[in-house]
Amino acid sequence: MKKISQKTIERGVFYIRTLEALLKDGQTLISSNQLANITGFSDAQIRKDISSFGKVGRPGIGYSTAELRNILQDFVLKNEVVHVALFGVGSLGAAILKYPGFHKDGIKLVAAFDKMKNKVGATINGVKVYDPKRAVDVIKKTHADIGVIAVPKEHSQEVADIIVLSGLRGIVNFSPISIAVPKNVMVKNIDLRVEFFSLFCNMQYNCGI
Amino acid sequence: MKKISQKTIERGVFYIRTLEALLKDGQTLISSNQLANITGFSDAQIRKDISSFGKVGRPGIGYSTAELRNILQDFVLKNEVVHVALFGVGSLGAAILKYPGFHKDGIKLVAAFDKMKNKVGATINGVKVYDPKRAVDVIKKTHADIGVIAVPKEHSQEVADIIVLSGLRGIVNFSPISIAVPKNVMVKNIDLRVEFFSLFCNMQYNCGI
DNA sequence: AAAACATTGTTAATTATTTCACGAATTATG
DNA sequence: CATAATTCGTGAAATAATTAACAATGTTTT
Ligand SMILES: NC(=O)c1ccc[n+]([C@@H]2O[C@H](COP(=O)([O-])OP(=O)(O)OC[C@H]3O[C@@H](n4cnc5c(N)ncnc54)[C@H](O)[C@@H]3O)[C@@H](O)[C@H]2O)c1
Ligand SMILES: NC(=O)c1ccc[n+]([C@@H]2O[C@H](COP(=O)([O-])OP(=O)(O)OC[C@H]3O[C@@H](n4cnc5c(N)ncnc54)[C@H](O)[C@@H]3O)[C@@H](O)[C@H]2O)c1
Repeated sequence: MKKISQKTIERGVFYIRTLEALLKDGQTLISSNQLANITGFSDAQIRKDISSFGKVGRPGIGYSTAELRNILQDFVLKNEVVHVALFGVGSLGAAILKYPGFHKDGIKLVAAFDKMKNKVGATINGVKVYDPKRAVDVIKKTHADIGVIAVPKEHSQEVADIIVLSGLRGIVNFSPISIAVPKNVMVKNIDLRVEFFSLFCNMQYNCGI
Repeated sequence: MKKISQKTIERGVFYIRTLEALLKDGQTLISSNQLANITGFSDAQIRKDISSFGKVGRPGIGYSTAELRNILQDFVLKNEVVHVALFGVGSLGAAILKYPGFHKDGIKLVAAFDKMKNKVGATINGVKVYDPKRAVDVIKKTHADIGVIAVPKEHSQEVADIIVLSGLRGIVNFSPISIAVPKNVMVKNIDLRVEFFSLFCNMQYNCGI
Protein backbone atom coordinates (compact mmCIF):
# COMPACT_ATOMS: atom_id res chain seq x y z
CA MET A 1 0.00 0.00 0.00
CA LYS A 2 1.12 3.49 -0.84
CA LYS A 3 2.50 5.77 1.84
CA ILE A 4 -0.03 8.43 2.75
CA SER A 5 1.59 11.78 3.46
CA GLN A 6 1.09 13.80 6.61
CA LYS A 7 -0.36 16.60 4.51
CA THR A 8 -2.91 14.32 2.95
CA ILE A 9 -3.93 13.16 6.39
CA GLU A 10 -4.30 16.73 7.63
CA ARG A 11 -6.43 17.69 4.69
CA GLY A 12 -8.35 14.46 5.10
CA VAL A 13 -9.39 15.46 8.59
CA PHE A 14 -10.37 18.82 7.19
CA TYR A 15 -12.56 17.15 4.57
CA ILE A 16 -14.27 15.14 7.29
CA ARG A 17 -15.55 18.22 9.04
CA THR A 18 -16.84 19.63 5.75
CA LEU A 19 -18.55 16.37 4.85
CA GLU A 20 -20.23 16.30 8.22
CA ALA A 21 -21.65 19.77 7.67
CA LEU A 22 -22.93 18.68 4.26
CA LEU A 23 -24.50 15.54 5.70
CA LYS A 24 -26.33 17.64 8.25
CA ASP A 25 -27.74 19.67 5.36
CA GLY A 26 -28.92 16.46 3.74
CA GLN A 27 -26.51 16.56 0.81
CA THR A 28 -25.84 12.95 -0.21
CA LEU A 29 -23.47 13.60 -3.12
CA ILE A 30 -20.46 15.85 -3.46
CA SER A 31 -18.00 16.45 -6.30
CA SER A 32 -14.34 17.26 -5.95
CA ASN A 33 -15.14 20.60 -7.48
CA GLN A 34 -17.74 21.54 -4.88
CA LEU A 35 -15.49 20.36 -2.09
CA ALA A 36 -12.77 22.54 -3.57
CA ASN A 37 -15.00 25.61 -3.51
CA ILE A 38 -15.83 25.05 0.13
CA THR A 39 -12.43 24.14 1.48
CA GLY A 40 -10.21 26.28 -0.72
CA PHE A 41 -8.04 23.37 -1.88
CA SER A 42 -7.91 22.57 -5.59
CA ASP A 43 -10.15 19.92 -7.07
CA ALA A 44 -7.17 17.98 -8.41
CA GLN A 45 -5.63 17.99 -4.95
CA ILE A 46 -8.80 16.67 -3.44
CA ARG A 47 -9.16 13.88 -5.97
CA LYS A 48 -5.56 12.90 -5.51
CA ASP A 49 -5.86 12.90 -1.73
CA ILE A 50 -9.00 10.81 -1.79
CA SER A 51 -7.53 8.38 -4.28
CA SER A 52 -4.91 7.35 -1.73
CA PHE A 53 -7.70 5.82 0.32
CA GLY A 54 -9.01 3.75 -2.59
CA LYS A 55 -11.52 4.16 -5.39
CA VAL A 56 -14.29 5.86 -3.56
CA GLY A 57 -16.02 8.06 -6.10
CA ARG A 58 -17.99 7.32 -9.23
CA PRO A 59 -16.97 9.02 -12.46
CA GLY A 60 -19.68 11.26 -13.76
CA ILE A 61 -21.35 11.32 -10.35
CA GLY A 62 -19.02 12.34 -7.55
CA TYR A 63 -18.59 10.96 -4.06
CA SER A 64 -21.23 9.70 -1.69
CA THR A 65 -20.97 12.16 1.17
CA ALA A 66 -21.57 9.55 3.84
CA GLU A 67 -19.32 6.92 2.29
CA LEU A 68 -16.44 9.31 1.85
CA ARG A 69 -16.82 10.57 5.39
CA ASN A 70 -16.81 7.01 6.70
CA ILE A 71 -13.77 5.98 4.74
CA LEU A 72 -11.77 9.00 5.88
CA GLN A 73 -12.96 8.66 9.45
CA ASP A 74 -12.12 4.96 9.47
CA PHE A 75 -8.63 5.65 8.27
CA VAL A 76 -7.99 8.46 10.72
CA LEU A 77 -9.61 6.97 13.78
CA LYS A 78 -10.05 3.25 13.10
CA ASN A 79 -13.34 3.42 14.99
CA GLU A 80 -11.53 4.60 18.06
CA VAL A 81 -11.81 7.66 20.21
CA VAL A 82 -8.81 9.89 20.85
CA HIS A 83 -8.13 10.12 24.57
CA VAL A 84 -6.66 13.40 25.67
CA ALA A 85 -4.94 14.39 28.93
CA LEU A 86 -4.74 18.10 29.67
CA PHE A 87 -2.05 19.85 31.70
CA GLY A 88 -2.91 23.27 33.06
CA VAL A 89 -6.45 24.24 33.96
CA GLY A 90 -6.01 27.97 33.50
CA SER A 91 -8.10 30.11 31.21
CA LEU A 92 -7.10 28.26 28.06
CA GLY A 93 -7.23 24.83 29.69
CA ALA A 94 -10.64 25.54 31.17
CA ALA A 95 -11.95 26.63 27.77
CA ILE A 96 -10.86 23.31 26.33
CA LEU A 97 -12.36 21.37 29.22
CA LYS A 98 -15.67 23.18 28.99
CA TYR A 99 -15.96 22.90 25.24
CA PRO A 100 -18.83 20.52 24.46
CA GLY A 101 -17.85 20.07 20.80
CA PHE A 102 -15.24 17.37 21.40
CA HIS A 103 -17.38 14.90 23.21
CA LYS A 104 -19.69 14.52 20.24
CA ASP A 105 -17.10 13.29 17.81
CA GLY A 106 -14.16 11.10 18.52
CA ILE A 107 -12.34 13.13 21.17
CA LYS A 108 -12.54 12.38 24.85
CA LEU A 109 -10.81 14.31 27.57
CA VAL A 110 -9.89 11.69 30.12
CA ALA A 111 -7.96 13.65 32.74
CA ALA A 112 -6.76 17.12 33.67
CA PHE A 113 -3.82 18.13 35.84
CA ASP A 114 -3.04 21.33 37.68
CA LYS A 115 -0.46 22.26 40.24
CA MET A 116 -2.73 24.56 42.20
CA LYS A 117 -4.14 22.80 45.24
CA ASN A 118 -7.49 24.57 45.00
CA LYS A 119 -8.06 23.22 41.48
CA VAL A 120 -7.14 19.63 42.26
CA GLY A 121 -10.14 17.47 43.03
CA ALA A 122 -12.63 19.52 41.03
CA THR A 123 -14.63 17.94 38.22
CA ILE A 124 -15.16 20.13 35.16
CA ASN A 125 -17.57 18.92 32.54
CA GLY A 126 -17.13 15.38 33.80
CA VAL A 127 -13.34 15.48 33.80
CA LYS A 128 -11.44 15.18 37.07
CA VAL A 129 -8.54 17.49 37.89
CA TYR A 130 -5.56 15.67 39.45
CA ASP A 131 -2.28 16.63 41.03
CA PRO A 132 0.43 16.40 38.33
CA LYS A 133 2.40 14.13 40.65
CA ARG A 134 -0.10 11.43 39.93
CA ALA A 135 0.09 11.94 36.17
CA VAL A 136 2.03 8.83 35.17
CA ASP A 137 -0.41 6.61 37.01
CA VAL A 138 -3.55 8.38 35.91
CA ILE A 139 -2.50 8.57 32.28
CA LYS A 140 -1.87 4.86 32.20
CA LYS A 141 -5.14 4.07 33.91
CA THR A 142 -7.18 6.31 31.63
CA HIS A 143 -5.45 5.14 28.44
CA ALA A 144 -4.69 8.63 27.23
CA ASP A 145 -3.21 8.93 23.73
CA ILE A 146 -2.26 12.59 23.56
CA GLY A 147 -1.08 15.16 26.10
CA VAL A 148 -1.96 18.84 25.87
CA ILE A 149 0.36 21.44 27.38
CA ALA A 150 -1.51 24.54 28.55
CA VAL A 151 0.73 25.64 31.41
CA PRO A 152 2.92 28.77 31.63
CA LYS A 153 6.03 28.35 29.49
CA GLU A 154 8.34 28.10 32.50
CA HIS A 155 6.73 24.75 33.31
CA SER A 156 6.31 23.40 29.80
CA GLN A 157 9.44 21.28 29.70
CA GLU A 158 8.72 19.67 33.06
CA VAL A 159 5.23 18.79 31.86
CA ALA A 160 6.58 17.49 28.57
CA ASP A 161 8.90 15.22 30.52
CA ILE A 162 6.01 13.84 32.54
CA ILE A 163 4.01 13.22 29.38
CA VAL A 164 6.89 11.36 27.77
CA LEU A 165 7.54 9.41 30.95
CA SER A 166 3.91 8.32 30.94
CA GLY A 167 4.45 6.70 27.59
CA LEU A 168 2.48 9.11 25.39
CA ARG A 169 3.76 9.65 21.86
CA GLY A 170 1.84 12.78 20.88
CA ILE A 171 1.78 16.28 22.34
CA VAL A 172 -0.13 19.43 21.48
CA ASN A 173 1.81 22.35 22.90
CA PHE A 174 0.06 25.69 23.37
CA SER A 175 2.89 27.31 25.25
CA PRO A 176 5.15 29.70 23.36
CA ILE A 177 8.34 27.73 23.84
CA SER A 178 9.94 24.73 22.19
CA ILE A 179 10.04 21.55 24.19
CA ALA A 180 12.66 18.83 23.88
CA VAL A 181 11.33 15.31 23.43
CA PRO A 182 12.65 12.00 22.10
CA LYS A 183 12.27 11.87 18.37
CA ASN A 184 9.60 9.19 18.39
CA VAL A 185 7.29 11.66 20.10
CA MET A 186 5.33 13.96 17.79
CA VAL A 187 4.73 17.54 18.83
CA LYS A 188 2.25 20.00 17.35
CA ASN A 189 2.90 23.55 18.38
CA ILE A 190 -0.01 25.95 18.42
CA ASP A 191 1.34 29.41 19.16
CA LEU A 192 -1.10 32.24 18.63
CA ARG A 193 1.65 34.78 18.44
CA VAL A 194 3.23 32.85 15.60
CA GLU A 195 -0.13 32.66 13.85
CA PHE A 196 -0.86 36.37 14.22
CA PHE A 197 2.60 37.47 13.16
CA SER A 198 2.95 35.20 10.18
CA LEU A 199 -0.55 36.01 9.00
CA PHE A 200 0.16 39.71 9.33
CA CYS A 201 3.45 39.38 7.52
CA ASN A 202 2.05 37.26 4.72
CA MET A 203 -0.81 39.70 4.30
CA GLN A 204 1.50 42.64 3.82
CA TYR A 205 4.16 40.83 1.90
CA ASN A 206 2.06 38.87 -0.55
CA CYS A 207 -0.53 41.52 -1.26
CA GLY A 208 1.62 44.60 -0.88
CA ILE A 209 4.82 44.02 -2.79
CA MET B 1 14.87 40.97 -4.04
CA LYS B 2 14.05 37.29 -3.73
CA LYS B 3 10.55 36.18 -2.89
CA ILE B 4 10.38 34.91 0.65
CA SER B 5 8.07 31.93 1.02
CA GLN B 6 5.22 31.70 3.47
CA LYS B 7 6.93 28.75 5.11
CA THR B 8 10.12 30.69 5.63
CA ILE B 9 8.12 33.46 7.24
CA GLU B 10 6.33 31.03 9.53
CA ARG B 11 9.58 29.45 10.63
CA GLY B 12 11.08 32.91 10.96
CA VAL B 13 8.47 33.87 13.53
CA PHE B 14 9.22 30.63 15.28
CA TYR B 15 12.91 31.48 15.40
CA ILE B 16 12.09 34.85 16.93
CA ARG B 17 10.50 33.29 19.98
CA THR B 18 13.45 30.98 20.44
CA LEU B 19 15.93 33.82 20.11
CA GLU B 20 14.01 35.79 22.70
CA ALA B 21 14.26 32.94 25.17
CA LEU B 22 18.00 32.72 24.50
CA LEU B 23 18.44 36.46 24.97
CA LYS B 24 16.70 36.22 28.31
CA ASP B 25 19.26 33.58 29.28
CA GLY B 26 22.05 35.94 28.28
CA GLN B 27 23.21 33.95 25.26
CA THR B 28 24.68 36.41 22.77
CA LEU B 29 25.69 33.98 20.04
CA ILE B 30 23.84 31.11 18.41
CA SER B 31 24.77 28.72 15.61
CA SER B 32 22.40 27.22 13.08
CA ASN B 33 23.19 23.88 14.63
CA GLN B 34 22.12 24.90 18.11
CA LEU B 35 19.01 26.56 16.78
CA ALA B 36 18.27 23.33 14.96
CA ASN B 37 18.54 21.30 18.14
CA ILE B 38 16.12 23.59 19.91
CA THR B 39 13.54 24.07 17.22
CA GLY B 40 13.65 20.71 15.51
CA PHE B 41 14.28 22.11 12.05
CA SER B 42 17.48 21.13 10.23
CA ASP B 43 20.53 23.37 10.37
CA ALA B 44 20.62 23.65 6.59
CA GLN B 45 17.02 24.76 6.60
CA ILE B 46 17.72 27.40 9.18
CA ARG B 47 20.73 28.80 7.33
CA LYS B 48 18.75 28.87 4.12
CA ASP B 49 15.83 30.63 5.76
CA ILE B 50 18.03 33.23 7.40
CA SER B 51 19.99 33.86 4.23
CA SER B 52 16.85 35.18 2.57
CA PHE B 53 16.99 38.11 4.96
CA GLY B 54 20.57 38.98 4.10
CA LYS B 55 24.04 38.06 5.30
CA VAL B 56 23.48 38.07 8.98
CA GLY B 57 25.86 35.52 10.41
CA ARG B 58 29.60 35.28 10.54
CA PRO B 59 31.28 32.13 9.24
CA GLY B 60 33.13 30.33 11.98
CA ILE B 61 31.16 32.19 14.63
CA GLY B 62 27.41 31.95 14.20
CA TYR B 63 24.71 34.57 14.53
CA SER B 64 24.43 37.38 17.03
CA THR B 65 21.29 36.45 18.93
CA ALA B 66 20.09 40.04 19.26
CA GLU B 67 20.93 41.04 15.71
CA LEU B 68 19.21 38.02 14.22
CA ARG B 69 16.16 38.61 16.38
CA ASN B 70 16.00 42.24 15.30
CA ILE B 71 16.35 41.47 11.63
CA LEU B 72 13.62 38.86 11.72
CA GLN B 73 11.38 41.03 13.85
CA ASP B 74 11.89 44.00 11.57
CA PHE B 75 10.95 41.99 8.56
CA VAL B 76 7.88 40.49 10.14
CA LEU B 77 6.57 43.52 11.95
CA LYS B 78 8.33 46.52 10.47
CA ASN B 79 8.35 48.07 13.94
CA GLU B 80 4.60 47.90 14.06
CA VAL B 81 2.14 46.28 16.39
CA VAL B 82 -0.47 43.86 15.10
CA HIS B 83 -3.93 45.10 16.01
CA VAL B 84 -6.45 42.35 16.61
CA ALA B 85 -10.24 42.46 16.80
CA LEU B 86 -11.93 39.52 18.52
CA PHE B 87 -15.42 38.18 17.78
CA GLY B 88 -17.02 36.06 20.48
CA VAL B 89 -16.23 36.53 24.15
CA GLY B 90 -17.06 32.98 25.22
CA SER B 91 -14.68 30.71 27.06
CA LEU B 92 -12.09 30.67 24.28
CA GLY B 93 -12.46 34.36 23.50
CA ALA B 94 -12.17 35.29 27.15
CA ALA B 95 -8.98 33.23 27.48
CA ILE B 96 -7.48 35.18 24.60
CA LEU B 97 -8.60 38.51 26.07
CA LYS B 98 -7.21 37.72 29.50
CA TYR B 99 -3.91 36.41 28.24
CA PRO B 100 -1.21 38.89 29.29
CA GLY B 101 1.44 37.43 26.96
CA PHE B 102 0.33 39.32 23.85
CA HIS B 103 0.56 42.81 25.19
CA LYS B 104 4.26 42.46 25.84
CA ASP B 105 5.28 41.75 22.29
CA GLY B 106 3.81 43.18 19.20
CA ILE B 107 0.19 42.12 19.54
CA LYS B 108 -2.55 44.41 20.73
CA LEU B 109 -6.18 43.46 21.14
CA VAL B 110 -8.04 46.59 20.17
CA ALA B 111 -11.69 45.54 20.36
CA ALA B 112 -13.97 42.65 21.21
CA PHE B 113 -17.50 41.93 20.01
CA ASP B 114 -20.24 39.76 21.42
CA LYS B 115 -23.91 39.39 20.62
CA MET B 116 -24.99 38.87 24.20
CA LYS B 117 -26.33 42.06 25.72
CA ASN B 118 -24.91 41.33 29.15
CA LYS B 119 -21.37 41.10 27.78
CA VAL B 120 -21.53 44.30 25.74
CA GLY B 121 -20.09 47.28 27.58
CA ALA B 122 -17.72 45.29 29.77
CA THR B 123 -14.00 45.96 29.72
CA ILE B 124 -11.79 42.90 30.01
CA ASN B 125 -8.09 43.44 30.50
CA GLY B 126 -8.42 46.92 29.07
CA VAL B 127 -10.36 45.83 25.97
CA LYS B 128 -13.93 47.01 25.49
CA VAL B 129 -16.66 44.64 24.37
CA TYR B 130 -18.95 46.08 21.71
CA ASP B 131 -22.16 45.08 20.00
CA PRO B 132 -21.23 43.40 16.68
CA LYS B 133 -23.55 45.84 14.91
CA ARG B 134 -20.99 48.53 15.54
CA ALA B 135 -18.11 46.41 14.24
CA VAL B 136 -17.45 48.14 10.92
CA ASP B 137 -17.16 51.49 12.64
CA VAL B 138 -15.13 50.31 15.60
CA ILE B 139 -12.72 48.30 13.50
CA LYS B 140 -11.99 51.31 11.34
CA LYS B 141 -11.56 53.57 14.31
CA THR B 142 -9.24 51.19 16.15
CA HIS B 143 -7.17 50.37 13.03
CA ALA B 144 -7.47 46.63 13.48
CA ASP B 145 -5.41 44.47 11.13
CA ILE B 146 -6.70 40.99 11.86
CA GLY B 147 -10.05 39.57 12.92
CA VAL B 148 -10.39 36.51 15.15
CA ILE B 149 -13.48 34.32 14.93
CA ALA B 150 -14.33 32.64 18.24
CA VAL B 151 -18.09 32.34 17.90
CA PRO B 152 -20.20 29.16 17.54
CA LYS B 153 -19.88 27.79 14.01
CA GLU B 154 -23.45 28.71 13.11
CA HIS B 155 -22.43 32.36 13.28
CA SER B 156 -18.96 32.12 11.74
CA GLN B 157 -19.93 33.09 8.22
CA GLU B 158 -21.89 36.12 9.34
CA VAL B 159 -18.94 37.27 11.41
CA ALA B 160 -16.55 36.62 8.52
CA ASP B 161 -18.74 38.81 6.33
CA ILE B 162 -18.58 41.62 8.87
CA ILE B 163 -14.81 41.33 9.09
CA VAL B 164 -14.44 41.49 5.32
CA LEU B 165 -16.88 44.36 5.10
CA SER B 166 -14.76 46.26 7.62
CA GLY B 167 -11.85 46.06 5.24
CA LEU B 168 -9.68 43.54 7.10
CA ARG B 169 -7.56 41.20 5.01
CA GLY B 170 -6.60 38.58 7.59
CA ILE B 171 -8.70 36.21 9.69
CA VAL B 172 -7.84 33.62 12.31
CA ASN B 173 -10.75 31.21 12.49
CA PHE B 174 -11.14 28.98 15.55
CA SER B 175 -14.54 27.67 14.62
CA PRO B 176 -14.74 24.20 13.08
CA ILE B 177 -16.21 25.26 9.78
CA SER B 178 -14.89 26.72 6.56
CA ILE B 179 -15.75 30.31 5.84
CA ALA B 180 -16.10 31.84 2.39
CA VAL B 181 -14.13 35.02 1.80
CA PRO B 182 -12.83 36.95 -1.22
CA LYS B 183 -9.52 35.55 -2.32
CA ASN B 184 -7.51 38.58 -1.29
CA VAL B 185 -8.40 37.79 2.33
CA MET B 186 -6.11 35.31 4.09
CA VAL B 187 -7.59 32.83 6.52
CA LYS B 188 -5.78 30.71 9.09
CA ASN B 189 -7.89 27.93 10.46
CA ILE B 190 -7.10 26.63 13.91
CA ASP B 191 -9.27 23.62 14.56
CA LEU B 192 -8.36 21.58 17.61
CA ARG B 193 -10.26 18.58 16.38
CA VAL B 194 -8.19 18.62 13.20
CA GLU B 195 -5.01 18.90 15.27
CA PHE B 196 -5.92 16.05 17.59
CA PHE B 197 -7.07 13.74 14.84
CA SER B 198 -4.20 14.32 12.49
CA LEU B 199 -1.68 14.02 15.30
CA PHE B 200 -3.28 10.78 16.43
CA CYS B 201 -3.34 9.41 12.92
CA ASN B 202 0.21 10.40 12.15
CA MET B 203 1.37 8.86 15.40
CA GLN B 204 -0.16 5.52 14.59
CA TYR B 205 0.57 5.55 10.91
CA ASN B 206 4.15 6.73 10.92
CA CYS B 207 5.33 4.81 13.95
CA GLY B 208 3.16 1.74 13.62
CA ILE B 209 3.40 0.61 10.01
C1' DA C 1 52.17 31.28 11.82
C1' DA C 2 50.47 26.87 10.47
C1' DA C 3 47.25 23.43 11.41
C1' DA C 4 42.91 22.13 13.11
C1' DC C 5 38.38 23.36 13.84
C1' DA C 6 33.80 25.67 13.51
C1' DT C 7 30.33 27.72 10.98
C1' DT C 8 28.22 30.53 7.34
C1' DG C 9 26.16 31.25 2.62
C1' DT C 10 25.17 29.15 -1.55
C1' DT C 11 24.79 26.15 -5.46
C1' DA C 12 23.50 21.70 -6.87
C1' DA C 13 20.99 17.40 -6.04
C1' DT C 14 17.19 15.30 -4.12
C1' DT C 15 12.76 14.67 -2.56
C1' DA C 16 8.02 16.08 -1.96
C1' DT C 17 3.86 18.27 -3.43
C1' DT C 18 0.82 20.27 -6.57
C1' DT C 19 -1.13 20.94 -10.93
C1' DC C 20 -2.20 19.52 -15.52
C1' DA C 21 -4.45 16.87 -18.82
C1' DC C 22 -6.88 13.22 -20.49
C1' DG C 23 -8.86 8.38 -20.78
C1' DA C 24 -12.63 5.94 -18.76
C1' DA C 25 -17.02 5.75 -16.60
C1' DT C 26 -21.59 7.39 -16.02
C1' DT C 27 -25.73 9.91 -16.75
C1' DA C 28 -28.74 12.99 -19.36
C1' DT C 29 -30.69 14.43 -23.72
C1' DG C 30 -32.26 14.92 -28.37
C1' DC D 1 -28.99 5.07 -29.76
C1' DA D 2 -25.59 8.57 -30.40
C1' DT D 3 -23.94 12.69 -28.59
C1' DA D 4 -23.07 15.93 -25.04
C1' DA D 5 -21.99 16.75 -20.41
C1' DT D 6 -20.04 15.38 -15.91
C1' DT D 7 -16.64 13.85 -13.06
C1' DC D 8 -13.36 10.43 -11.29
C1' DG D 9 -8.60 8.37 -11.16
C1' DT D 10 -4.02 8.77 -12.52
C1' DG D 11 0.48 9.15 -14.81
C1' DA D 12 3.29 12.77 -16.43
C1' DA D 13 4.92 17.56 -15.98
C1' DA D 14 5.79 21.42 -13.30
C1' DT D 15 6.74 23.64 -8.83
C1' DA D 16 8.23 23.91 -4.38
C1' DA D 17 10.81 22.58 -0.44
C1' DT D 18 14.46 20.24 1.78
C1' DT D 19 18.91 18.32 2.22
C1' DA D 20 23.61 17.72 1.05
C1' DA D 21 28.03 19.40 0.04
C1' DC D 22 31.61 22.47 0.14
C1' DA D 23 34.35 26.79 -0.63
C1' DA D 24 35.08 30.77 2.04
C1' DT D 25 35.84 32.82 6.34
C1' DG D 26 37.01 33.36 10.90
C1' DT D 27 38.80 31.35 15.57
C1' DT D 28 41.70 28.57 18.54
C1' DT D 29 45.60 25.88 19.50
C1' DT D 30 50.10 24.73 19.55
N1 LIG E 1 -4.81 32.21 27.01
C1 LIG E 1 -4.42 32.41 25.77
O1 LIG E 1 -5.13 32.99 24.97
C2 LIG E 1 -3.12 31.95 25.32
C3 LIG E 1 -2.70 32.31 24.07
C4 LIG E 1 -1.50 31.86 23.60
C5 LIG E 1 -0.73 31.05 24.39
N2 LIG E 1 -1.14 30.71 25.60
C6 LIG E 1 -0.28 29.84 26.39
O2 LIG E 1 -1.01 28.75 26.94
C7 LIG E 1 -0.52 28.45 28.22
C8 LIG E 1 -1.66 28.58 29.22
O3 LIG E 1 -2.22 29.85 29.13
P1 LIG E 1 -3.33 30.34 30.14
O4 LIG E 1 -3.76 31.66 29.69
O5 LIG E 1 -4.38 29.27 30.30
O6 LIG E 1 -2.49 30.45 31.50
P2 LIG E 1 -3.03 30.47 33.00
O7 LIG E 1 -1.99 31.13 33.80
O8 LIG E 1 -4.42 30.99 33.03
O9 LIG E 1 -3.09 28.94 33.41
C9 LIG E 1 -1.99 28.12 33.61
C10 LIG E 1 -2.37 26.98 34.54
O10 LIG E 1 -1.32 26.01 34.58
C11 LIG E 1 -1.17 25.56 35.92
N3 LIG E 1 0.17 24.98 36.08
C12 LIG E 1 1.35 25.62 36.29
N4 LIG E 1 2.36 24.74 36.37
C13 LIG E 1 1.82 23.51 36.21
C14 LIG E 1 2.36 22.20 36.18
N5 LIG E 1 3.66 21.97 36.28
N6 LIG E 1 1.51 21.17 36.00
C15 LIG E 1 0.20 21.38 35.87
N7 LIG E 1 -0.38 22.60 35.88
C16 LIG E 1 0.43 23.65 36.04
C17 LIG E 1 -1.41 26.80 36.74
O11 LIG E 1 -1.78 26.45 38.07
C18 LIG E 1 -2.57 27.45 35.97
O12 LIG E 1 -3.82 27.00 36.43
C19 LIG E 1 0.60 29.43 28.49
O13 LIG E 1 1.81 28.82 28.17
C20 LIG E 1 0.33 30.55 27.55
O14 LIG E 1 1.51 31.21 27.17
C21 LIG E 1 -2.32 31.13 26.09
N1 LIG F 1 -13.37 26.25 23.74
C1 LIG F 1 -12.60 25.43 23.05
O1 LIG F 1 -11.73 24.76 23.59
C2 LIG F 1 -12.74 25.29 21.59
C3 LIG F 1 -12.03 24.32 20.97
C4 LIG F 1 -12.14 24.19 19.61
C5 LIG F 1 -12.96 25.02 18.92
N2 LIG F 1 -13.66 25.95 19.53
C6 LIG F 1 -14.52 26.82 18.74
O2 LIG F 1 -14.32 28.16 19.07
C7 LIG F 1 -15.55 28.87 19.02
C8 LIG F 1 -15.82 29.49 20.36
O3 LIG F 1 -15.82 28.49 21.35
P1 LIG F 1 -16.21 28.82 22.85
O4 LIG F 1 -16.00 27.58 23.61
O5 LIG F 1 -15.58 30.05 23.29
O6 LIG F 1 -17.80 29.07 22.69
P2 LIG F 1 -18.76 29.87 23.69
O7 LIG F 1 -20.13 29.36 23.41
O8 LIG F 1 -18.22 29.79 25.06
O9 LIG F 1 -18.66 31.38 23.23
C9 LIG F 1 -19.16 31.87 22.02
C10 LIG F 1 -19.45 33.37 22.20
O10 LIG F 1 -19.74 33.94 20.92
C11 LIG F 1 -20.82 34.88 21.10
N3 LIG F 1 -21.47 35.10 19.81
C12 LIG F 1 -22.39 34.33 19.19
N4 LIG F 1 -22.72 34.86 18.00
C13 LIG F 1 -22.00 35.99 17.86
C14 LIG F 1 -21.92 36.98 16.83
N5 LIG F 1 -22.61 36.87 15.70
N6 LIG F 1 -21.07 38.01 17.01
C15 LIG F 1 -20.34 38.10 18.14
N7 LIG F 1 -20.38 37.20 19.14
C16 LIG F 1 -21.21 36.16 19.00
C17 LIG F 1 -21.69 34.25 22.14
O11 LIG F 1 -22.50 35.21 22.76
C18 LIG F 1 -20.65 33.65 23.10
O12 LIG F 1 -20.29 34.56 24.08
C19 LIG F 1 -16.59 27.85 18.61
O13 LIG F 1 -16.78 27.90 17.21
C20 LIG F 1 -15.97 26.55 18.96
O14 LIG F 1 -16.44 25.52 18.14
C21 LIG F 1 -13.57 26.12 20.88
